[in-house]
Amino acid sequence: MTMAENNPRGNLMAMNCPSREVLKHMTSKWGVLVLIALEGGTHRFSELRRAIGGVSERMLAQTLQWLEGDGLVQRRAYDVVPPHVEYRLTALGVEAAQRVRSLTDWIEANALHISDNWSKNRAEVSK
Amino acid sequence: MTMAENNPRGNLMAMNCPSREVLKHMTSKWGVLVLIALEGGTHRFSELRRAIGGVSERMLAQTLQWLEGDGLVQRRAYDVVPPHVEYRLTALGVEAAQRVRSLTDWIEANALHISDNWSKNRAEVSK
DNA sequence: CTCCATACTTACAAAAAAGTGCGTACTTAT
DNA sequence: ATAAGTACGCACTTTTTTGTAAGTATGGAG
Repeated sequence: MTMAENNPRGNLMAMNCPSREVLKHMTSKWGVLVLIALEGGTHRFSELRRAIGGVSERMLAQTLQWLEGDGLVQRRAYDVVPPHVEYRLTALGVEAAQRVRSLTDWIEANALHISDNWSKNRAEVSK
Repeated sequence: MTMAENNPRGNLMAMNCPSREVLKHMTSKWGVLVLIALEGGTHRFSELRRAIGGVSERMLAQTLQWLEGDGLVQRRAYDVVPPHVEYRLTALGVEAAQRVRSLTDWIEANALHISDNWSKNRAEVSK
């Protein structure tokens, strides 16, 4: 019996596990940042774009569609011109965002420890 | 003042933030699974390879090097032949792995809710 | 004597992700 | 009259990530 088969925590370790797809959306470069931005409340598309440094319109749109497809984000469009669209977290999305933020908060809190290691390891490599 | 600038949670929202690099390693396709696997204890390279369905040797090696470089994983090599190398989490790595696992546990627990949305959204698109 | 296992590395190829620039339809500000 | 803002879609290119296959040194099994 392999480790993956008797792993009590489920099937993530198995290739072709559908959970890996959701994981991909939530942990994608922009997915993480969208989720934590929306934790601060409803945002319009271009507000998100300005809030998240470096996203292109294309990537932001795609990420929002992924998260909407997973039921983590709700899109509400008003039929006016110029267009007006609002994005907010669903109940599911709030839970997801909390987990993601616990990760990012930890990273930011430990950034100094980690970059210590960067210098140390670079030194080892160079000698 | 932009939203990114007065964001009290730090600089992740700014492009070129070094924390984004760590985030990338931890949330990379294989980084997540390596951290979780190593939560179960020390593993040899090929044990990890068998435990994590679908990793190639190349990707596993690279992922382990990233995590080692960030100080989350410790590598210990015995100078014998055939080679014998063990990987384990550092104290920092244990903390990181806990956050990652809270994310994956949530995903697996909510996989059904999420795939409900998949069917719903597909239906909307097709009509 | 050949094959397998170990823990990788390297070169190359394929696939996926990301970025770029343009178009849209209409309003408001200049 | 022209430019800017809005929320994207589309076509195209570049970049990044991932996979594949092979090579390495050595001992033990068949």
